[in-house]
Amino acid sequence: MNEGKIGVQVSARNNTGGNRNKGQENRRGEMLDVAARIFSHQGYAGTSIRDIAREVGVQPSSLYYFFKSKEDLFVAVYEKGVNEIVNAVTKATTKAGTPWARLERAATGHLEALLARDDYNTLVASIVPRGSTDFDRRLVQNRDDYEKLFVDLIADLPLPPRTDRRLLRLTMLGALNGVVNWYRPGGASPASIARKIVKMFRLQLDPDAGS
Amino acid sequence: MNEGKIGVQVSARNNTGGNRNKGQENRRGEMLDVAARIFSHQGYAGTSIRDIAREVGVQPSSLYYFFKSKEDLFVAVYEKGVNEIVNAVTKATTKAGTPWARLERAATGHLEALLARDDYNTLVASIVPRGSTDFDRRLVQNRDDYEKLFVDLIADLPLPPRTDRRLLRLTMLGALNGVVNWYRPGGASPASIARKIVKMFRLQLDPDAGS
Amino acid sequence: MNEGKIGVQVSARNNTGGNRNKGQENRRGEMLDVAARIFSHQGYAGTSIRDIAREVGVQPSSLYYFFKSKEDLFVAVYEKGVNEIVNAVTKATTKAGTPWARLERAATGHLEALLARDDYNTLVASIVPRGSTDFDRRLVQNRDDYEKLFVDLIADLPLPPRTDRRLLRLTMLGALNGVVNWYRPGGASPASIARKIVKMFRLQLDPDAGS
Amino acid sequence: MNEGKIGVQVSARNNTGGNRNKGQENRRGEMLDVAARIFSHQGYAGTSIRDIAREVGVQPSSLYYFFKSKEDLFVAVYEKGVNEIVNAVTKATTKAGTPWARLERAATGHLEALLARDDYNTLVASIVPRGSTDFDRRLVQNRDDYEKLFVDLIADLPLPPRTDRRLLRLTMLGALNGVVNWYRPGGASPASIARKIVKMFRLQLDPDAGS
DNA sequence: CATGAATGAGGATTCATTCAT
DNA sequence: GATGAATGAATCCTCATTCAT
Repeated sequence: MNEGKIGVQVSARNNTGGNRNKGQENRRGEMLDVAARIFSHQGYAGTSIRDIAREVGVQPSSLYYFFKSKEDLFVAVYEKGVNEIVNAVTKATTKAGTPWARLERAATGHLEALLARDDYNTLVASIVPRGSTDFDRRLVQNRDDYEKLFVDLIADLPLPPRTDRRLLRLTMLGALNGVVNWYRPGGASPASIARKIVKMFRLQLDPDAGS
Repeated sequence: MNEGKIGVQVSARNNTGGNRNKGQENRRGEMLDVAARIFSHQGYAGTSIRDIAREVGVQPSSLYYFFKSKEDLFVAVYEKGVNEIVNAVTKATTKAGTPWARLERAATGHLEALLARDDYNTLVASIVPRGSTDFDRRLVQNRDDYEKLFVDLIADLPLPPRTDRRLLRLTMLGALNGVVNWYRPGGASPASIARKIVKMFRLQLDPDAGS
Repeated sequence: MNEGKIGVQVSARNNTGGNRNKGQENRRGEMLDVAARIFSHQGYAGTSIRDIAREVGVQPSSLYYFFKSKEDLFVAVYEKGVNEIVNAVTKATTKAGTPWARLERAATGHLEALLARDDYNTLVASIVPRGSTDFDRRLVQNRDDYEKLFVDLIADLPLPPRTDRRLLRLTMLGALNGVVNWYRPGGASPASIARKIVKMFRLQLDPDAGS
Repeated sequence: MNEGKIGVQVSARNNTGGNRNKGQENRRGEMLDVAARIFSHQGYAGTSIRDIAREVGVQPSSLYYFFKSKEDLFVAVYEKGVNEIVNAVTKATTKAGTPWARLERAATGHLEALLARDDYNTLVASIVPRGSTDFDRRLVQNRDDYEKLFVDLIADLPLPPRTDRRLLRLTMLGALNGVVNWYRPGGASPASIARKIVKMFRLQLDPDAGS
């Protein structure tokens, strides 16, 4: 895309020590918000720096004060999106309960985040990096970190021996992620959909469930 | 700059119904093939007409002899991709067998098509139109026609009363479609994955399963 | 515009001796008609060979059988348009009558031709070549031939000595040509407008008029 | 490829009202000037953005910083041209004098503006929008505003009852505008031509004329 | 912090034209 | 006579980016 200048712009938000002037923080946050919205609707290539600048109410050149490039801006948005889902799921998970209950809460958190009409989540849900460019690798890294959460949750599940836990995880996440393709507000709530989906996978593997 | 001129001259236009444009049978087919490959890798906005023309070995303007616009070209590729999957699933489905067996074969056909490393299928798998533009509507139409196949298959299933068949269909298709995000050749075959996934749902829902 | 290949394609209509096959003549005539219409509406540069071909119902390449280039096609249309007006004015003029009556009839013929909603005339009326390219010179030649008709008509007019007959001619033609810019069907007829305009120039130069 | 960069920096945007962009006062003005010249010679469709950019000494893309589109650029030039003529005529008109004298001065102003070899005026003189596109409507609006000036001037004229003042106006403006088609520098001055033309109408219509 | 002005490459598309069939 | 297929240049315009201010 350009000649490989990635990784310099250390996330400005980590500058917690120094110059935290509100105006600056707000502008950057605003830019991220707008970028999340537009990227999630139009995709990366379909979104122009001008689109974003126009919506923020600033000149395109101004974006370059905060982000070294369009790619960097996108990665920042993606990171934030992944973080939000991680937080939602982590929070839902830490509380006590049976492994199945915790998984159900995690699934609920995951789906609620995905469907929250929050642009960050929508972005993460709709853009699945599969390419082999440097760009894609940056995104995959983020996403992989997240999906590990479910590895642990499913590891705790009481399942018949020789159950393919990996396939269970991937299938369930696939089903959950797929919901964004058909979900329409007004019908069943995200939480109820998530619970039903988990239940589809539950009974057969755990003969004691429902008794 | 281009080697030779015109070789074959079978009216390319009469080919829109079928799905066999292997290689150099004609220019239009070649263009579709190349477009499928590049679109599926780089997405719609990320692919330029120049990219495609370069790979076909013609001038960008030549593409416009066969396709009115980039959008039309994309839709043609998408349609062909959907048709291929429809064929695969229909074929797997028409044969006799119990409803669950037929669904299993359909799922296998679906997943095999998706993972065939056939660019048309990859394209359909990776691009889920969700927008509200005319463009998206053209694609959704195609896809919807396809998903109806599964409505029928699932309608035939012997299920406990009050089972949410719609949610079952959506969840299962979500899980199947999600496989493209993690499938790596060399592990379990698409057919075995599909069968395992269907079995997860079956054991859970079908009182006779496992007997 | 291109590297000076003008003058080869001798007007096919002058081929009155040889191959007058109707189909050919009709196609050529049809092409001229359509070209006249479109050129007169959209101008030379604003009209494409494809526009014309589409309307004729033939492929762009077919036009090149009859006309060596777009420029040649345009010149052919322009020539025909000038000829039509020449004919109209000549016919109106040859009949007997006083010089003023003949001028009035000529003006009427001129204006009627201009407003006839005949595309050839409209073209001539709306495109006034003023440039210095070879192209423009070809057109000017045609037009000049025509305007000479009025030189003679005005030479015959009984006018006070030292009247600037050239200015009279140019002013009157300017006024007549200007009518196309404001004429709307349904109001005064072209003939009545032409008569009124001539009358505006008549009385003052010829003190005996109206008496 | 371009000599130097930016020289002056007077906000070009605030200049839309006035009409004095002589040469290099600012880039926007320069662009208008060049566009006026080329548009007036080659017409709208016959002029490319590249033509203009090349002459200004900038990249085509730079034009888009100042003008949203080719059409907008053209309209801006056209507006400026109309404004210049309006100013010329208004100035010639406001001074006292008999109605005929004022009309004569207005005609002189009009013709002088038209023939000033000023590209803006030439453009207005040579391009008469007659179509029904939005584009044409934008231009007609401008031009109509101008021609209303003459409605008032002619309304003040002492004329025989039942004189068709509208036809008089249209005929006179047609004659004046037609002058650009035959005027050649070196002969009679624009002012003298204008006076003679008005006199033609006056002697004919004004009982007191010549006295 | 932010911008005004610019760039050069590249975007999709249309152009007039050619030529073998 | 007519066309299907192609071309290469040109069309308008948008792109991400830069940089002095």
